Amino acid sequence: MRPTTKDLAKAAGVSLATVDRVLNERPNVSKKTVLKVNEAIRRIGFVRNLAAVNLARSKEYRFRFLFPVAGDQYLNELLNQVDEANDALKSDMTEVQALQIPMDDPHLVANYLASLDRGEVDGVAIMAPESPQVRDSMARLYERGIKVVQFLSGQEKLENLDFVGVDNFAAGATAGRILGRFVGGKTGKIMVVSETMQSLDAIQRRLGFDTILNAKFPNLSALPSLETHGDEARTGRIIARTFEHQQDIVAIYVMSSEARVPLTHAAACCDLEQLAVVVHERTPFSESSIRDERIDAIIAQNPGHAVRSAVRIMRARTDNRLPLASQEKIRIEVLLKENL
Amino acid sequence: MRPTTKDLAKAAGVSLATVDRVLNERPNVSKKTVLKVNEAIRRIGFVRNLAAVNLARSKEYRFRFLFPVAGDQYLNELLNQVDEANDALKSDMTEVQALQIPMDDPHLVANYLASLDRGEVDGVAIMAPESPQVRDSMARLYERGIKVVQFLSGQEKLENLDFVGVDNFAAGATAGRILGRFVGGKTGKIMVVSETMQSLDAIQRRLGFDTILNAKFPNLSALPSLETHGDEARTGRIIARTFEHQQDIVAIYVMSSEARVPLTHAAACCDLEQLAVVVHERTPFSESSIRDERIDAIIAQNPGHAVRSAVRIMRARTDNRLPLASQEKIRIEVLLKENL
DNA sequence: TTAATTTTGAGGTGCGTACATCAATTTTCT
DNA sequence: AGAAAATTGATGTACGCACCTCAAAATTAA
Repeated sequence: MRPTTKDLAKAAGVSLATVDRVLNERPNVSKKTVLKVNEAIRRIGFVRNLAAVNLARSKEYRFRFLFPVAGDQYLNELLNQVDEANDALKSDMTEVQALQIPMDDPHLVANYLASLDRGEVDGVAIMAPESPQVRDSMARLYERGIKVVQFLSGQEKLENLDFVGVDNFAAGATAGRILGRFVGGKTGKIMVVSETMQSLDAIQRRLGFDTILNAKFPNLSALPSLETHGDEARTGRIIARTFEHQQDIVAIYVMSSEARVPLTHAAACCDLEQLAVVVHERTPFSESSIRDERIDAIIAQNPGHAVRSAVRIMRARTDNRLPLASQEKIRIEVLLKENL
Repeated sequence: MRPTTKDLAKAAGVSLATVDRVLNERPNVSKKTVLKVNEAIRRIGFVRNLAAVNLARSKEYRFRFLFPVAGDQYLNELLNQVDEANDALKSDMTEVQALQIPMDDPHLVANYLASLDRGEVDGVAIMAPESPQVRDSMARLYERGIKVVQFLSGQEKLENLDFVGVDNFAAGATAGRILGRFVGGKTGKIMVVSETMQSLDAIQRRLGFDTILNAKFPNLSALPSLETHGDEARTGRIIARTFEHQQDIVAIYVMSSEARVPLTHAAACCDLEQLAVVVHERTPFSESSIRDERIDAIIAQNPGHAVRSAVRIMRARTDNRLPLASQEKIRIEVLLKENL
């Protein structure tokens, strides 16, 4: 049988109370005794029974995911995944809720974060665009003892705060390599579309993309990023204008996570199947497009993995444990028609 | 507060004993009462506390992974991942052990499986090549109440048995598309290397590979598969001979999971950087090769994910729960230099 | 109606740990 | 040495549920 705390007490030659003090790092234990107990832990291979710990503590974990209001299919999928995680973890004393906040006003976000109480929430995963106010209130949240995870979207990395998501420089570089190789030696221009270039994410992706293009594909040149600002009419205009002025576009790279609107407009100006097209994130649109071969590759970060990883990290931090780094790295996925 | 069984008893208007009978599907409860309790469960949103259940049952899970003896770096990584899983799950009353058996003798495997006792093992994940004896003993294992997972390697799928791993047809097809696009319109031949073509896995990969090559890349023709049989000298011979007889090789596809030996020999015959090279599985060798750009892409199934998934499935089955299909699908990863 | 059977209730114990209290002992300081 | 402080032990309750026993009540069969 597996050793229990009683066995440990016997093995260490101390009482149960002392074992408890050592295991939970309570005060008033001499160093000598701590060593004695730790030695016994190693010797008999004692491992705490997590089920018993959680039961005795009768602890409940309450986590929140914060998302922007504006968004299309990818955001939707994230919301679904949070719901699924909530269902799956109910029996594990863990409640997960998604919340949407208008992120265009950083004060709203900051206010909301400031209003969070340790008594009602244990951890928050935040997907918010770059802003000093938000960054500050995240730091203060952390100081108040609420665990904070930067989710999929980078504030400039705050130290102490965990980050869940891909390296966007690498993601852009991956897109660049795929696009470069898929074009197949032809010479021409690449149309680059993004919702905005204000965000750190977008900047890093572009940087990664340009870096590999310059290094490896001198036959290709990427046009300046077209910014849609999430405005459909504007998107149509700038894309049409670009196609008019540039004759030799051989590829399209959609940097932001919602490719539906831009590509729908691009399809009106050209034959997508003749171009190499790479987009980010798997959505119903990008999925059906890759099946039709209007898109050639999707660079994705799996939203389900991301949500579950954020939850595991918040749980670990709440328990004062270290998250398992190896398991929590979110991979940059390359999706083709064949490996959907 | 979260409702407990007591609250549930009160809400259903029955005793704790009856609630227990219903929750654990014990006999001697009238249908009417079962309905009453289930209705109350829905009404008050009762969810069993898993920690308490596990504690009360004081259940330990004991799982085994069965691997072949022969193998190189990828097998090694699998063994590591099993060890890691064991460490991570110790506090969860779950023990995971890896075992290696000479798989060239199906009787040995069958005998070992037959010797397993329900009292000492709850579940087994098996990575074994195709053979009727093994398939039979897996089926019998299952009938004796031990949960069985087909791990990464296909017996022809046994129904009732869970499978963890990728769709090898799709994996081959993915390799084909990558290779086809990366070659970039050139005309020529593709060298295909496999350890054996006897296994179902290999056959399916080849099938997927050929299918897409025929459909999409008429400029390329794949040579017959070279079988290494894990014999280094033989590998060197057949690869050298192929390079002598074929002048226009433009790409190499290594179908099996250990690319080190074949590619080392191929490098002696040609300049790998001039060819498009795709291999399977991430190993120290394939990783360093992709960094050097001697390899262009790796088609991989993440061994850590696979191991954890198999464990989750065995746990769920042992508890008589259904595994969460969505989470347990192993993705076909495409790794480039940029998204390692 | 009576007997046999099924269903339900009441109550207890144990799982491994957390946490609190109080007394007893040891150590440290003056 | 004596007092104060720090350390340790003994003991009990609680967490939410599983599982067991025995008796009481309800239902069914004869």
